[in-house]
Amino acid sequence: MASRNGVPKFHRETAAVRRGALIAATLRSLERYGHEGASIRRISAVAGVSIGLINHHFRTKSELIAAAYESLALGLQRTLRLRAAADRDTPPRERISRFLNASFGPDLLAPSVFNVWLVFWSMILHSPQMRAVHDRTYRRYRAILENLLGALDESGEARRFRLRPAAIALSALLDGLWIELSLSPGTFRPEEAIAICEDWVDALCAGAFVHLLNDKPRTVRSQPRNHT
Amino acid sequence: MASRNGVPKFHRETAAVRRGALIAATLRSLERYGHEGASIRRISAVAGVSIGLINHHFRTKSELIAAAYESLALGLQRTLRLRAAADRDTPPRERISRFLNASFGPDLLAPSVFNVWLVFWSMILHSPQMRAVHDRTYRRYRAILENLLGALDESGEARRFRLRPAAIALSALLDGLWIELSLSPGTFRPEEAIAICEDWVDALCAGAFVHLLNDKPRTVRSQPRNHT
DNA sequence: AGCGTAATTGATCGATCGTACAGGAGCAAG
DNA sequence: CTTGCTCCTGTACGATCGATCAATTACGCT
Repeated sequence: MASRNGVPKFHRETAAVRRGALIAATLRSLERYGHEGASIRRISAVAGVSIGLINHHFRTKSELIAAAYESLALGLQRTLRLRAAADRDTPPRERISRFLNASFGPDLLAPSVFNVWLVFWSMILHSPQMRAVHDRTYRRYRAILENLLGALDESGEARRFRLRPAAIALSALLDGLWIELSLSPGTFRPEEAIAICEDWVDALCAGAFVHLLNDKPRTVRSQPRNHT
Repeated sequence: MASRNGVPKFHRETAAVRRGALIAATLRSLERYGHEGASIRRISAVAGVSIGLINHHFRTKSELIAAAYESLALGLQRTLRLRAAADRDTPPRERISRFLNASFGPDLLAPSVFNVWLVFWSMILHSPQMRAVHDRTYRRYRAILENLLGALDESGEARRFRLRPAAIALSALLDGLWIELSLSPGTFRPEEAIAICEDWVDALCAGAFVHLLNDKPRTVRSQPRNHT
């Protein structure tokens, strides 16, 4: 019918292309509407398709959400990795500086990005599917940090340190600053966040973090210390 | 009718008492059911009251949620402050250690607490009411940290440092570690998180953080440094 | 003891949710 | 041009949501 008018009612796409478009629409819907954007109706409206199409390409809603989570996480990691190593022969310490700058760039600090992230996080506790995505992507993220820090550790510019806890600490510092900047951008400026991280890396190089040093493994003190 | 049987159908409470009970029920509901716990029906079921009662004591749902947010935040802050200064004459450095230990105690690290927190956070972007509560409570939280760090700064045990960015950095480190521990408790142990924070404070005392030093105010570098 | 106040109940409203499903339609192959 | 695959549409259904409101009832006060 409609084809007789020369105006098709809709476009047919291959399954792969349509799946990608729906994932992108999911992220856009979450950006705009926050938690209420995680609805089949909102997503289909943003994507410009009918309600039923989503359940044709994704068996359930949570499957689509999980796919969107993984897509966003991997995309951000790719961005960070690319910016950290622009040239082939960037020295290790500067790669980290580039990574820090990219972490607090305007595209990462957009409040919408954070809102999407929050929606995903809030689903982890109750959805094993989301937990699986989180564990997988977060392991990757820490691996990237361990790579960056590992190159620094072997460059001779720094006192030798233990890689794993150092990556954990730096990722926590990055996440904490990123979250606070996203929640209330007026509290401090992105440049301050970068400076705080740079200071941390410099202190790591100087061997200022006793528990992270590699030369003498020591047990961790869990009780408050006694300063007399 | 029911009173004739000697079995009252319900208890009458003063407005203040009932409001407090409803706030507590809200937090319990959010702990159990996550984001879906933020529903009038769930909350009233947890509180053991009827659906309509909530709208009798709170004009709208978001008013109740905001009250619960403020209640939880202030309660946690009170707990932390009390544990940080157990004795009157606890030295500044040990107060901080106590604060760190309390921050990663089992009651703060319960996954349910984090889930409640996430629900609140996800509402900040779209609800000015929640944003107001967040700004207020987070300012208080940073003030507590500034008090603790300020006492350390004046004790003479540390190189003089700028209070505000130091509090921002420490709170970010605390938050980041707390979040990661809550999201996936198996990644590292609470004792490691405490050690990372202790290291940070020690490095602060040693003057290892250049941008935080007080003696010479310097501009913050926002471009990646050039290591040649 | 009875009365009045206000705390409490529960049915009800319109809206929105996720999923299922039957039929319409684009597009390539024959 | 016709056929057929499957991508796609849109209605339908049952459940749940926040908010309203008239009716009910506990409990202090006189």
